[in-house]
Order: sequence, then structure tokens, then C-alpha cells
Amino acid sequence: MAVTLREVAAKAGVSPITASRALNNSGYVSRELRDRVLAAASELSYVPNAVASSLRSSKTQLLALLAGVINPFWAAVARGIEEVANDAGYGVLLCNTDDDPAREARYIDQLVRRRIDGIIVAATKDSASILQGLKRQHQAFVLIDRVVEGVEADTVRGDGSGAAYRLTQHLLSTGYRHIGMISGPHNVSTAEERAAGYRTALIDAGLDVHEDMILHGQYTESWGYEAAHKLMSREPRPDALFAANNSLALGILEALHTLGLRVPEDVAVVCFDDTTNLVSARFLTTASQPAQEMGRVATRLLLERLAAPERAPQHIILPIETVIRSSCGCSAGDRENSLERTEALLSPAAVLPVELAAGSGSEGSYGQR
Amino acid sequence: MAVTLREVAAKAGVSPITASRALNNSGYVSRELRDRVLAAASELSYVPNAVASSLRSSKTQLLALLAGVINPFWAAVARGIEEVANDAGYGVLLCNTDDDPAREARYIDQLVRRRIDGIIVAATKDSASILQGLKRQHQAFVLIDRVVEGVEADTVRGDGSGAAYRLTQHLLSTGYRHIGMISGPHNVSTAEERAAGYRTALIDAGLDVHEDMILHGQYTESWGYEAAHKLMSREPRPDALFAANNSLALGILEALHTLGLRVPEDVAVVCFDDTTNLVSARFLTTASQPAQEMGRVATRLLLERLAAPERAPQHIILPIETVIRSSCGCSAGDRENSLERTEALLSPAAVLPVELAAGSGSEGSYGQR
DNA sequence: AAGTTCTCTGAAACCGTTTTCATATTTGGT
DNA sequence: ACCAAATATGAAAACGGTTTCAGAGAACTT
Repeated sequence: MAVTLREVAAKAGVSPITASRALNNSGYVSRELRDRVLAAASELSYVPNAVASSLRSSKTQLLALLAGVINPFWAAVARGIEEVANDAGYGVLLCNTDDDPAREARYIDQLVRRRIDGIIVAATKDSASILQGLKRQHQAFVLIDRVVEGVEADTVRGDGSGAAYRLTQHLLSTGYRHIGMISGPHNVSTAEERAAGYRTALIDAGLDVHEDMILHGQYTESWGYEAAHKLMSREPRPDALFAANNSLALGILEALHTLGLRVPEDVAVVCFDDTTNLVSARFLTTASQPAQEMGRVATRLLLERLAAPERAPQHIILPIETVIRSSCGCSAGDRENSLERTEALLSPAAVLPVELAAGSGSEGSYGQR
Repeated sequence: MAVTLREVAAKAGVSPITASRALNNSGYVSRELRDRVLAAASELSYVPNAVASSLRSSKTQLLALLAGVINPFWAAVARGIEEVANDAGYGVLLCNTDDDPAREARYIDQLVRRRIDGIIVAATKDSASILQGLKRQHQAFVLIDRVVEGVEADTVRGDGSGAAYRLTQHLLSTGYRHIGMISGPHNVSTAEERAAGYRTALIDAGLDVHEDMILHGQYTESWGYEAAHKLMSREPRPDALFAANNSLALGILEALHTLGLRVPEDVAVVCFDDTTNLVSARFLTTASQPAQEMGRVATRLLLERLAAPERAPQHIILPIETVIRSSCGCSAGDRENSLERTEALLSPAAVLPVELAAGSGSEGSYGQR
């Protein structure tokens, strides 16, 4: 049914190989023949068969991202991956695992059968043995965001413990003493790592770590909601909450709202992952992970591994920027990103902030800026 | 490098075809040979090469979902698709278009090259010509959620105009007279359709349609936020807002919050798409689309088309349930799903709602339930 | 007992490209 | 003018499965 390279070649009066070379810009083809082939191809509306090409070249030109994809952080990662991959002529498959090891395993099997060139995996600890299997089959892969003990592979991740340390330190130096930590599942390394940074900061400040102030659960809004309710009923009541990711933070905000507590006046909140796309999160002090960059780096690493399969594994740790905004209640709190400021910017009906309307300008400097 | 069927066959002392039949449960193979083949395969840890198999059978056993996947509605749709597809032995590729026609086109080209068996597309109107191209190439596809004029194809969608009509009618019968409509982009059929249902409801109620009360933009939280601010500065100020999808609703809620307006006391809010997963949206009166079912139906339709390419296109419209909760402020407002009720359920520290604490039980019925 | 229909196995061709090898023809350097 | 390198084209084999065709024995009909 479909037009084949042979037919294109026949129409152009050349051999299939020449047609192939013309269409792929590979090897030597005279300008004249190239033009004839291209004309024939477009006339027949030829669509190359990637399956056949993959079979012969044993390259599928496909990479896959295996992660709980449905969430802004991973969406950004995926974007970074696609960017680099597409530039290098690769397509990207998005495989949504929901962090479920069974789904993870099913997907990996599929990907191997289909001879995907390389896989970028956000793995749970449960999948160590599967990943070891991949190594045995010489399937190229890269770990992203999360490390897995016992698996030798290229890795890219953020400096989660460092950033958690700094955020905690910031809360401590602002004066908070009862900081609750709401984190993700135990089988995900980032959840442990962020909790670890929090603990170290407390210890370094000479404070006791109260393990019952650290709650682990899913990286979801509803767990954030539930956990915040739990922590806020503790005695002494926490004066600050640390959310180990952004979904958790949203749940926490909602919980505090229903409890009638204000942020940061009654409780400070800090979190991981930036989400300036979410209006409701724009005032959150956060450890802003370079998600897109992480995707880019992971892809480069993977492409390099494809080129040099025997190279020693690389481990890249990206710095995480701490963005101080207003939800932590410190004096440096970024007025540009406070709730009120956001409102002023977006609402046509809003009154000018007091400082601007009343302040600073000495002479009548209307229109000055 | 990789083990081939031939090697398995050799080890089992049979021909490659017999090995193939044994591994695929196709055709006749005696129990004895089958066992020998299976043993050989597992011993060599044979992984079938799907590329080779696809080439010969001209079936990739792959379907693709082309949509702005990163969002709870589409995540649910994707789940429905995977469910049916996996049962039928198909894998599913998630292709995130961000509703960008250029990305859409790029993806479609890739999918065709790779000889994907079938595509499930949430198309913008801009992609009509691309879709027509697909038809010409006899590439099987199904339209989901959104229709595209001029493209003959199987379609599955919700009864958007009907549901919008009913929600509007509900607001009207509750007494609201100034209902703002915040909808999605003009090049997406659902956005138009929902606005149309809203208009019809007003007209049928004998009211004028004020076109400046209908705003179109992206289906994003930030557009919802912005549009709500715009509408709430109109005179007369709207007493109700209709969000054409769930992201818009979140932005609207945020905007109303910053304006210090309560829902539903000051402004009623209704929306499309259910999202009981989002704590902040659980009290919203909504047109709950059967997202997962939509995915399932689309996949069945696609599989049927693969089996019978010449069949006349089917058009399936799924009913949309109107879920009355408390954000519309009607007397029937579902107390089970009010904000306060949600709080009471999830917060260990919460006080019992007044009615329960004070009410109903006559004799001292402690421990009764 | 002869004719059908199942059951079981394999040989050879094929799917649509690209790789490898071979052969001309130019071009470039000296 | 001669040898090496670059340019240009093609024939044949290969990638790893499955389809098609074919043959043979076993089981079932009538």
C-alpha cells in the first residue's frame, strides 16, 4: 500500500541505495540525482519506513522517559529532554509510571523489546533489580532525579539535601523553632534526601530532631493536605512547614486555609520545586530545581553513553537555587512575589501598593518612570 | 549481541518458524517442542525483537495519544486508553502537544514514519489539513474530545453544549442573573461548544446574551485568574462565574480569594471536569466528564477501525453528569462536599459541624454509630 | 476403506531499509 | 603524466522476524 524506497528509486531512475543516500544526505550523491530522487519522493508522497530502517541499522532513534510524568516538574523535565533529543534526531516516548513498580517493569520490558536506544528513568528503590537486568542486556539508561543503590549508571540529580539544608537553615535563622517536614515516599531517594538535609540543619543548629515532626507519604496534594492537618494538631504546634515537593505544598496551603491560618503570619511554608505557572504558588519560598536543565543534561549524558557504551558512569549534581519569597515570613521576603503584589499586577481593579503611591519620590516626579 | 530467534531455535533443535510459533502461541506446536523452545528461550534470556516482527507483519502494536497530556483530565483519558489498549496487546505512546499545531504536525509525521497502528488525537481546528493528509495515507485515527470540521473520522466526545446548558440553567434557576463565562481557545471545539450551551440557556430563559461576559483564552490556570479579574471589574459585577474547564476554575478561585470574595456567598462558581483529586476543587459544582471512559471508548473505536478500515465513521457522544456541590450556592448544594465538610473529614483536629453535634439524636445515643 | 479434516513441522520468500563491497570516474598533487 | 584521494553509483547481502506454501502423519467421517 505504502510507497517504498524502491518505487521512488525506480521513478528517479536510480538504484535504491542512491535514493536512500539522497534522502538521508549520507554518502556521495551528485546534485542531479539527488534532485531527481527528491522530486520523485515528493511526487509519490513517499514516507520512509522507520521500522525497516531501524531493523537494518539497529537504531530506533528513540529515547524514553520513564517517570510519574503527569505533573509540572516532570513536564518541564520532559521538555528539556525533547529539546536535546530532537536536535540530535531522536524522538521521545513519555511513559507514565505513577511511581508504580509494576508499571515500571511492564514499560521497561516493552521498551527493550522495541529496541529503544536509551531510557531515562526516575526510578523507585524497588526497581533496582530490573535496572540491573537492563545493564546485563546492555540496554543504555540514565537515572534522573533519583538514585538507586546498587545500580551503577549515569545519574543527574539536584542537590536535594543541600537545598533542604539551606531552606531549613533559613527558617531557623528567621526564628522558627518548630518546623514540620512533610515528605514523599520512602522508596524514592529524593524524599529521604530532603528529609536528611532538614535533619542535618537542625542538628548543626544544636537543636533536637523530633522524628514525629517528619511525615512521609505520597508526593501528592492530598497527602500534603492530610499531613498538614496531622502536624498542625501536634503540641507544640509547628510554626513552619517544609513541603518536600510542590504538590505537597498546595495541599498544605489548602489545609492551612481551612484551618483559618495565614501564611506566613501564623505558619511559614517553604517547599521544593518552582511552579510560577501556578498562581496559587507564586509567593512560596522554594528550592527551585532546574527541571528543564536536568532533562537536558540527562539526555546529553544518555547520548554520550550511546556513543561510548563502556565509559565510566558519570554523576552530575545540579545546584538548586533557593528562592526567597514571602511565604517564609523573613524580612528579606520578596515583595515582588508576595500574594498582594501578584494581585496588584494582575488585577485591573487593584489599588497601588501603599509604598509606591505614597513613597520615595521627592519632587513631583510624575511620569519619571 | 542480542539473542535471536534462530539461536533459540538451534538450541531447541527446531526450525525458527516452530520457535516463533511456540513463543507466540500461534499455529500448531506439540507440547514437547513448545516446552523445549520455551526452555531454550529463557535459558538464553531471549528478548524478541519487536522491530523485526513489525517489519514483516506491518503491525507495530502501538497506539498513540496526541494531546496536551500534562493535566488531570488527559491523564485520566490516557489511563482509559492504556487499559483497553494493553488488554488488546497494544502499547501506548503519550505525545504532549501543548495544543501547539506545530508540535502536533511534527508528532504526526513521526508517528506515521514509525508506522504506528493508530492515533487518538485531541486536535485543534488548525490541524484539519494534517488530518486530511492522514486519511489520504490510510493512517487510522480517532478524534477524541474535540471535533474538527471537514475531517471525516470516528469521534468520541462529551455532550459539552448540553452540560453547559444544564449548568447555566441551574445557575439561572438558583437566581443568578449576571453569569460570566470564561472559556478556552477559539481553535478548540470544546471551548466554543461550552460557550454555545451557555448562550442557549440564557436565550431559552428569555435573557439577553452579553458577549462581553464571555472571555476566551488558554485552558490554563493563569488565564482563569486573569479573566476572573477582568470580569469581576465589569458593571454590573457578575454574581456567578462559569469556568469551561478545571484549570480555569482553579485560577478563578485564586482570583476571587485575592479579591476577598467568598464562594458561593459573594460569587457562585461552576466548572467543567471533575477533579476530586484536587483538594481545593472538591466543593465545586461541575460538569463531570467521564474522562477515563472516553479514553476506553476511543480506543475501542480505534481498534474496530483497524479491524475494518472501510467502515463508516462512528460518532459517539458520552453523557456528562452534572454534579451539584456547594460552590453554586443552591439549596440542594451537597453538604457532603462542601469546603467545611471536607475539612471535617480530613482534619483530626476539626470540630464537629454544628448540626451533627447539636442536632437530631433524641435520647443519649452515644456510641450508636 | 477412502476421503476429509486436524495437527505438526519446515523451506523459502519476504518486509523495506542500510551495510558492505566493488567499480568507475574525477580531482589533486607533484 | 602518474598515483593517491575524493567523488559517484550500484549489486548483493543482511537485519530478525513472519507469511506462504507444502508435506506428512493422525484422527474423524461416512
